[in-house]
Order: sequence, then structure tokens, then C-alpha cells
Amino acid sequence: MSSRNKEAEAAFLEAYDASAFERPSTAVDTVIFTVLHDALHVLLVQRAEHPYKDCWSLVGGYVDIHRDRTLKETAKRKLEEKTGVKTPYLEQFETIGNKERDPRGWSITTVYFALIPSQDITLRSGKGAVDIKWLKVEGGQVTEELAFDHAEILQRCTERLRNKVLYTSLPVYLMPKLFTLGELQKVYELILGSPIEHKSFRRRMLGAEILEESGEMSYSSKRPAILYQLKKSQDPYFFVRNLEAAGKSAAGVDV
Amino acid sequence: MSSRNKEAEAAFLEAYDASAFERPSTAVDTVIFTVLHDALHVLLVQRAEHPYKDCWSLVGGYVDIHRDRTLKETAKRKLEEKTGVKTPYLEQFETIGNKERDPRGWSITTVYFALIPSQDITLRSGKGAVDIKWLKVEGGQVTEELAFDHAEILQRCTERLRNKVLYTSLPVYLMPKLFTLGELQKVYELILGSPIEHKSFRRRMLGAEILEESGEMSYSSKRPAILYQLKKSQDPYFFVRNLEAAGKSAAGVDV
DNA sequence: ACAATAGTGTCTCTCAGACAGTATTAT
DNA sequence: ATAATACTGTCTGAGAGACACTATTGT
Repeated sequence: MSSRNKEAEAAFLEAYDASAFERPSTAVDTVIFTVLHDALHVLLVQRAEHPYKDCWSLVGGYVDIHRDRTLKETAKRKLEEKTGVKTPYLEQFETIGNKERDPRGWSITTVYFALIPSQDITLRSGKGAVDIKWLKVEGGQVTEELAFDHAEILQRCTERLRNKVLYTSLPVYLMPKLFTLGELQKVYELILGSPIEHKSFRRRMLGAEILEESGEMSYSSKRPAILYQLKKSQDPYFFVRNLEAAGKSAAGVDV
Repeated sequence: MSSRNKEAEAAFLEAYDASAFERPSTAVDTVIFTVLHDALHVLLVQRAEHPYKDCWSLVGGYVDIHRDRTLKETAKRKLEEKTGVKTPYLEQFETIGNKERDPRGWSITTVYFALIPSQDITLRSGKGAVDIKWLKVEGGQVTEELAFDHAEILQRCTERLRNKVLYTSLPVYLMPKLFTLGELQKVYELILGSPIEHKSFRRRMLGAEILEESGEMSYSSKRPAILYQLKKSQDPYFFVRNLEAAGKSAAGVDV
């Protein structure tokens, strides 16, 4: 029993002028993380156009209301254009909207973050970018100067990733198809920036029952190690207890 | 050492036409929770205009790029217009953008959620709404039919609140200035939908060191109880272990 | 006295940290 | 044999759950 009057509404929509009010520009940016040479990296593109021409920036672009059905689709489209692969993990992080972040005026961007194994990826800059590369992230920062407010976004997003790693299985999405527990632990440690006691780690990961033995072994070090793979049910696992981590911080919330 | 060419950029901005591309409409909606008569309630307004005229909807509105400096400011402005008070807790929840959610076409809304004590609030509908009221939330739902996709938003947001209550002190923001631990526990339980063992609860809350005795006592029940208040440092507390809760669920993430 | 609510004592259980010990390989 | 890496056994400690207990009020 709706109180909605369909006919009156249809008439209203008929007369509606979408351009009557000034609207902020709307973008989607994605912080694409991977692990390369035992370090966390983020994918950056060099801007081909003003503003911030030639500066490095996160992978993103404007919402194309004729092409994209949802914001997430926009993120996926841009990501696949640049990496050529579908990401195993894509999460909405936050939305930033204000009048200062873009010199052209009021602008909104919805930031996603993606975790993606570095294997099989061949980067392609494509239009809108003159170059594209992975850059090492240290302390939430990269060595290049970033366009817009992307440096702060990267900082917060890295902090969020670090926080979630304390109680989730997210790093499995950074791993290749087959990996050893030792390799997985290294990825946890490199995101957290502190070592994890290795017996605890194995207990925790195996107890989550999200991994299965692949049947194959890794012979890349002294003693061979079991190669695991992610089980079919690909959802991230949430542990009921946090890992301890030096200098951990709560999620930042300001009012 | 920026690669940014300031003069060229200035020239570009001079020639920039902000209306060159079609933009989605951009709104902010806030799920305002409170506790009333031992039940979780959400603040809803009845729409004065099409579309969904006379339907109930979340508190929200369009970003006014001349008036609002940030998205959060938009949320606060709307919230204070309706309730007359500043909320002690406001968190960005998620942003939804697609072409189906509004009959007028591509639309984006950034959803915040607020926790607010029900005391001292006198609602005012103001312009844009013919009426305003608190409605009981049960199982993430209300009895009225909601405009747009607000029913799904409310559902997810309630689920998120429930999840966060398992490991944070968020419910303190729903309490009046002074409250007893028993009253606080009731609020936790009513959000979770399941009882909490009361000794564990006291240990946990007092161990967090976010509350202090006010010096006053509550005489509203048989034995008087200590009235606590929130300490100055108003940040939410994150516990390292979750409460157990019947039918708990992980945060939903789809790719 | 008794019911009702506030608050404590203390045992168990789960799971992370610590760390010593065993296993399997290359050299 | 030794070093290096993989993996296990098991103790401790923190903090939640369970539940019996005491304390203070109104009736």
C-alpha cells in the first residue's frame, strides 16, 4: 500500500530537467595494490591532460553515465583497461567530495581498493595516460608527487589495508594461484611492517579453513613446502581476534 | 620537484567548461539511528515532492556546491536541520551509484550513518518534507515503504551497525549524558538481538577505560546503580576480540 | 522476608604469543 | 655433518563465556 501517486510522478518526470542544478564532477579512483619484489606496490598512471598533466595519479576516471551501469562497474572497467585482468578483490573504500580537491571546482570521487597478484599482468597505459607503472609504497607513501589529493588517499587506504590485515584473510588475494604458508606469511608481514610468530600464523590460517593443499610442493627453498590454494568459496575470512601489531591504530573517525 | 606545468594548467582551467559532460546527480543520505522505548529507531522524512512524493525516506538531499564545502558538511547540515542537534557520531557508510535507483536517471548517493541519543531532540520537518518521525527498525526493516533504494540501504546499514557493535564502543553514542552499565548493556543487546553475559560485559566496558563514574547514582530501579559518563576523549574504542553473537555475519563483499 | 536489580569471584574455553623441538632438503 | 627452511608440540597469557555468589534497595 504505497502512498506513491504514479500518474502525478510520471508527469513530473516528463517535465524534469536534469541540468537545472549545478552538479559536482563525479569520478572513481582505485588504489590497486600488488606485491612485487617483497614490497607493497601501487599502480599509478601518468596523466596526459591538465590539470596535473604529467603528474602520477591513481587509476581512475569519470563516471560515464551512458556506458557504466554502476560505480563499481566504472572501477572495474578502468582497472581491466590498465591491467588486462579481473581483480580477485575490489572493495569500496571511501568517497571524498569537496570544492578544493580539484582546481576545476566541486568534485567527488569514490575510492575503491583492489588487491591483485602481480603475475600475468602486462600494463597498458591506453588513452588518458602517457605512462603507467607500479610504485613501491612505504609508510603509505610513494616517491613520486601525486595529482589532486591522491597522496592522502593512498595514505589512508594503506592504513585501512594494514588494519584489515589484522583480522582478515585479505592478503590471500595478493598471492599467485599456488603459494606456501611461508610466502603468505611474508606478505602479511610486509603489509603490517612487523614479524608474526610463525606457529600462530599457521594455526590461524589453517584453522580458517579457506585454504586447501594443492597436492604439489614448492622446491624453491631447502626443505620442500606444501603449496596451498584458495578454496572455491572465495569470500574473505574474518577472524574473531586481532593479531597484535606494533603501533596498530584504530580506524580514524572524525565528526 | 613536480612535473606540473603551472602556466599551461592555468590556461587550461581558464578554458575549462564544467558543463561539457553529463554528470550524475549527487546526493547525501544519512541513516540516523536512535534508541527509543527499548528499540532501535531510524529517522525518516515524508517527501514533499516527486518522485516518490509522500513516501518516507532517509534524511538527505542534494549537495549544494555553493553552500557545502564537503560531503560531510552536507550530511551534518541536513541532520541538524531535522533534529536541531549536533550528532555525537557520524560515519561514512557507503556510496551507491547506478542508473536505476532514481527514475530521473543516473544518481549517486553517499550514505552516512549517525548515532544520536533521543533526548533533547525536537523534530522539525522543514522544507522538502511534509512530515518527519522516528520509526522502529526490526530486522533491518521498517513498516513503511521507503523511497528509492532506501529500504536496502537501511538493511545494509543496520547490518553494519550490528557488526561494528561486536567489536566497538559505538552504542555509547546512543546514550544520554549519564547512564548505568545496565542501560548500556540493554542497548548493546537490542542492537545485537541477543543477550550478553553481564559479567563479561562489565569487564569489557570498564577495561576499555572510556567511561568514568559521574559521582551520581541512578535510583530508577531496586538497587541504586552507578551513573557513568563518556570520558573527554570521545573516540570510539576498538576491542581486540569480538563478542560472540548468534548468527553473526561477515561484512559483505562482492566483486 | 522476599523479589529485583547491581555488582563480584572465579572457573573454563578459545586463541594468540613464545619458544623449543623435529623433519627434510641442499650443500 | 651442517645449515637452512618447513613444520609440530606445548606452555603461557589475555580476554570472553558461564554461573554462583554477595550487596542494596523497594515492596
